[in-house]
Amino acid sequence: MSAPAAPPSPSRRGRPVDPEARAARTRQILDGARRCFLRKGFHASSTAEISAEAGVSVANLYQYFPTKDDLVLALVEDDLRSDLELIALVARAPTLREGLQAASHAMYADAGFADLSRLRLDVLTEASRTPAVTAAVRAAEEKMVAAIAALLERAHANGEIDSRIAPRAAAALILSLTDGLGCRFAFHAPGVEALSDASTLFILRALGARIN
Amino acid sequence: MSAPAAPPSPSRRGRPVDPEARAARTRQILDGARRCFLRKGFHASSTAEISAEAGVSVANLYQYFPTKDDLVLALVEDDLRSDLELIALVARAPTLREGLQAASHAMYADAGFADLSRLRLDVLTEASRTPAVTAAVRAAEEKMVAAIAALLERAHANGEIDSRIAPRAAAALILSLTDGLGCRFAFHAPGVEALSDASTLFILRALGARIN
Amino acid sequence: MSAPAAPPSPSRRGRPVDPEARAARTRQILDGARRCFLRKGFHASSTAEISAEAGVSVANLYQYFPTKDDLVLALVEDDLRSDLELIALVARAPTLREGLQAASHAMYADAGFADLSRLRLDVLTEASRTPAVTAAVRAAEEKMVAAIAALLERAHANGEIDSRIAPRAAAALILSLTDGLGCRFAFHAPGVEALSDASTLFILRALGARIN
Amino acid sequence: MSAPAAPPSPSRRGRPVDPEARAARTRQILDGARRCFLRKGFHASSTAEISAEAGVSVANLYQYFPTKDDLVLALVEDDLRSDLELIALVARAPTLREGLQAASHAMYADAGFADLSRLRLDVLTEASRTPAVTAAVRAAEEKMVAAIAALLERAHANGEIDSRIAPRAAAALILSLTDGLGCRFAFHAPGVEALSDASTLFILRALGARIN
DNA sequence: GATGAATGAGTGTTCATTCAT
DNA sequence: CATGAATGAACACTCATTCAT
Repeated sequence: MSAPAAPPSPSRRGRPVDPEARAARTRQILDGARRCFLRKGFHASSTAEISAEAGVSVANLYQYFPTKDDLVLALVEDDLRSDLELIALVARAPTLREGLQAASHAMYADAGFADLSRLRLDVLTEASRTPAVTAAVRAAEEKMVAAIAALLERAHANGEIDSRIAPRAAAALILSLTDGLGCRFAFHAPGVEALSDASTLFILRALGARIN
Repeated sequence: MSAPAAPPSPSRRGRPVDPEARAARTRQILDGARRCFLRKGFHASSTAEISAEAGVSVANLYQYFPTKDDLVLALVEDDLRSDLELIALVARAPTLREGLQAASHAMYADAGFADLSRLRLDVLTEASRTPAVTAAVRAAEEKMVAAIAALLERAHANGEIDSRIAPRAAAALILSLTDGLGCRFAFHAPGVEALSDASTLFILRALGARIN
Repeated sequence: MSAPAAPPSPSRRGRPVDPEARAARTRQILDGARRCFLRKGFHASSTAEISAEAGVSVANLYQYFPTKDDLVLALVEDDLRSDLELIALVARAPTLREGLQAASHAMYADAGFADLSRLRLDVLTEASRTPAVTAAVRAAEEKMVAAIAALLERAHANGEIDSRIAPRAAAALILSLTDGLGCRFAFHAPGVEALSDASTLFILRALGARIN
Repeated sequence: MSAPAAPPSPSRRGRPVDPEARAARTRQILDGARRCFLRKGFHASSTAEISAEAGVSVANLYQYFPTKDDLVLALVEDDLRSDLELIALVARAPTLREGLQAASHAMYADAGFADLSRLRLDVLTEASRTPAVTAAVRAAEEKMVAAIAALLERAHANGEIDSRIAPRAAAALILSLTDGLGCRFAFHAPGVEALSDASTLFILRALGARIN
């Protein structure tokens, strides 16, 4: 049987997809969205403003993110990535204490930390009502908790801390403290800048680390 | 300074204002607003829904609160009042430890705590962009910090805690931790219920209390 | 017991409703909508155009008609009213034949009949997919059928027609013929004007009326 | 004149066009469009949905039909073809009466007749505003009228009917009745199923056929 | 004081269509 | 030819707020 000349695979017809261009556009849009959300917040940023800021047409934005909420979802994953990097920074330090201090400085010394906190507030608020965002934030939280808990277990094995609190609980509490501090940065609570060092100490003492 | 628009000076002619009736209406509207915000959040609650929930006409609402944001302002002051009562509860306990545990149970055992946290998130988000709300939240924060710091100083005088952290800083950190936990309640972080007890312990150890 | 002075009935507080003004506005909007739909059709008429044509703001339109479809619903009822008047005209004629001829002339001689038919087509198309409109059109149809069937029964009693077709079926068929003719007016079928007289004859013969 | 854009003249250089492949694609797209229009109507069917249903890219669709309206045009001609076949069926019957009854059963017994009528309504509505569609529908109407008129003339010659109505007028009225019945199927008029038989009788009596 | 009526300025999202590969 | 990418122009509907009674 002579096989009829098959077309060169039907999925190869037409214009091929360029994954790099797609990724670049995605990033471009996401950066625009982030700038808008930082500046005006989630609800105050219209899709028109976002796409203008990103240098894209509104309709094009919708081809990459079918919903305004999907922008938030993507930002959550973005931020998770950089947050995990911060934890990796802590892990690379010789002691937990030094690691925490380094991370603390990296975070709170950042001039844009108040902005980031505002964005985090927007995300959390959205997460508190929109199921899709809830799920994304929960998943991110889970990974953060796991990463920090691993750190604490290592420190415990090293005899660095004497935590009678379970590692995962401690991790969640550290994250809580960080978020709470972020809230205070977000509304410029009086004297909030002084808290960054105090918070590291607070955490270490709570973990039973030897301080002096 | 913030909430209900002051009625015209009573020395004027015309129908004399009835301050009690005015206060009652204010309460009525505020309660409706709170229910709406709890249920749907700040941005998703229209003034129409709020006034319907309160059993008032929209125009009437505007005679008591000239702006939607003014509702938030008033709620902030409401909540400050009940939060200060919670601190008074701690103060009445024989030891700081027992006080904190009582407060913790009072807060987290409340079935509606997740809702309250969502509302708090809404308020903080609004505070992060709207100057008037920023001011109100900052003022409330100031009072909360002062009240808790006083508690800590007393506990220190009693030898109950050995805090090397300044009382005001410690107070701010305790509040931060509470807000951060609220965030986790708001998006139903996995295992968040287990954190309520752990958080009290966390705080006490950070303060250098003897846990036994 | 001295009854406390009751307020003058709570429903009487505030600005009283003016039913006439409301009815006038409703008419004003409906007329604007009709003109728009006649000119451009239902889907091509935006709510902005409709309200502009009616001399009302868009938001105001939505206070009277909560949905664009509700405009259609109201138009259906409007048209039902005038259609029933046309049937009443037939009923007032001495014989069915004269009545039908009068009605036929009144309809088809109207210069705007093609426009009306276009509108009718829009309504029917909408009725074919939108449940609310379906229901309205069906209800109107039911009333039209009943009215015409009554006419036919009277004519039968008078010995004017010898219909072996049940009155309601005959009524529905007459309406069908009318709608079908309307379609042809709508797209200006070649020679459609000549059909108006022929259709009356067609109907009368189908009903078994003595013609010559 | 209407449907698929003519391929570039075959005498040109470059890849030679394959008329069969082109015709197949045209069919494929048209079938998808028909299914979409049947299911959701003309305005509610986006070109994206249509091309997805047809299994083609949107851009490809536009290479065969330069406008969404052109799809309607092509469908009109498709339907004309099958309608003429139905008339041929009538012509093959020994008597007009039997032919009409056969056709009537073929039409109304079809379970999808309501859907077809909805589609017809869409087409007529579009024809009432879009010149190109107007022309197509008028041309189709002309052919239908001619075909039916021929039938009636033959029946008249056979002494089967005694129509004092001109054949073309009678033909147009028969088509009108059919369209009007279709409208009623489209919105599921109460009791519409019973009308199919009654309509044949109605027509025959109007044409002066002896019913016995 | 309290209400019904009114509105300008948006809101997120969709669509028919074109262009580049 | 066939496809993916891009877009301008709309669209139905909403909202916080003001005005008149």
